[in-house]
Amino acid sequence: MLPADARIRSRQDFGSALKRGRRAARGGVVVHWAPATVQTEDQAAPPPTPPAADANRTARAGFVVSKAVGNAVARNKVKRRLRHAVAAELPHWPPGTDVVVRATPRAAERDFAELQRDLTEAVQAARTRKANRANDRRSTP
RNA sequence: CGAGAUGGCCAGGCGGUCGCGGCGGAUGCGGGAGACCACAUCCGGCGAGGAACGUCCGGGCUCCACAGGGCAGGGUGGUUGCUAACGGCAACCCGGGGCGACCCGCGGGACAGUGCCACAGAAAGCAGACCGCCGGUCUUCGGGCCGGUAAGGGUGAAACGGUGGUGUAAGAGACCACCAGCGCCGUCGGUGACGGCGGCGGCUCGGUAAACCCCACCCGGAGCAAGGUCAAGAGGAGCCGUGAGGCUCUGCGCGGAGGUUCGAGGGCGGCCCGCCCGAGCUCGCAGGAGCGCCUUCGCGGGUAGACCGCUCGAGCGCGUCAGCGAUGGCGCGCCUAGAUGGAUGACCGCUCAACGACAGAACCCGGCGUAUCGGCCAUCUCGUUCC
RNA sequence: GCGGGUGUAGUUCAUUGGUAGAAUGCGACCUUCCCAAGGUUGAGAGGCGAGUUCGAUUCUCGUCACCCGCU
Repeated sequence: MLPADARIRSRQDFGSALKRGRRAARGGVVVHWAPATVQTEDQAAPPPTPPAADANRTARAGFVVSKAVGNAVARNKVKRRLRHAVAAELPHWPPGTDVVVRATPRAAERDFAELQRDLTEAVQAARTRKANRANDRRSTP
């Protein structure tokens, strides 16, 4: 499972990750991939997050499972399976990354193997999209 | 064997690996004078339900309010018990259903008053009479008029007791017998609801209170985001703005009592009576008043860290005694989640006829209601067959 | 955690306990060379389950769904 340090816990972190993150959907999940706020190229605007050392923190994940997924038992089950799947992926993510995983109503019907495949594919898609966007931004100006 | 009735129990089991949340222990490093704290690793043990659900009732706990009485509002509704309490439960009574075991019932009052009863029907509540029936009278022989009557017809959910007889012009509780129902009296049984028996009376006055209402009994408000401690900040009760009002508590400073009459005004958290407070004023003089820094309420906005509350309790299991029972007494044993983006997931082996329904704690209990795959146990009823 | 409200034609809403209506939409017909507009006409509903009552959309209880507010 996920240790406490690797979880997104505050409302602000959820909001910023959902806002900044690149989005990709597969099967029963939607992934928001928010890379570490390191001021690299184009000044990145005054970031809402404090200047605290963001990069040397471990990657974190948060989960959003709405009432549309099902009753409390179904929601808990989906959330626990997603946590387990993320725990396997987390070590491969760069430090400082925030990832929010949303579950769609279809997630309740998928077994663990399907859910795990959905997650890895969605994460892959979100990361590559991030790279493309970065390339576009670099070329256009 | 088949069909049922009632009560109770289980909620797949055993084991392994990697993780997660508390708790306990050990070791290491760091901080500290120390108690100890933080982090890491390892070990041990614990980790959702019978409904954790809905939030329909009742309590505990916490804060606020509170002399007392009445009104309003809400709730309950056979009796006797059980219980911390209840709208719950038990036994019993009454009414209804079932061959039966058994089940169902918001089950006080309709002579305290008011309202309503569509359509149909003559008539829907207090009497009255459409078609009839009978008598008298008139007649153009179709019937009209006057009187008596309510047995019969038809309408309706409901029509002023039912059946048979006596009686009469026709009829009628007018009278008689039996039956149903109402009221009163006596007596017996029962704590009681009520029931049994006997007698008398008028012969008989619909339904609806889950219509208003009457009667009896019960009910202060909010909820663990209650409430408290610590840190920061402007004196504090968390912060800011704005409007209206006010002087409660603590600390400090200024400062210096208390009592009585009248009393603008205010409070008693829906209202009233009533009670209480009360600037000022008067008398008066040694009792910490009063005032200020502030504070209360409404509206709007922003902020919210840590800890306590937080799980040992009307607790659970077994035995025994009292009781028809709900339940209670006593004895012995047991400790059983406490999170705060919120802990149970993944993989594998064996096993069961069945891969296994409904469903996830958030302060805690007692009920009720609802959802639910399948299985087990006990007692009882009816039917069939055999002995 | 606490509290409030609403379920009626496909849609938006009415309706003292006594045959459930309106607007709009839909179908057919008339009108027009055709369409629109207009006219005539038709179909179509009480969330679900019990109870009270002679009779329930209405009253009571339970249940389900949806919406809203406070903290």
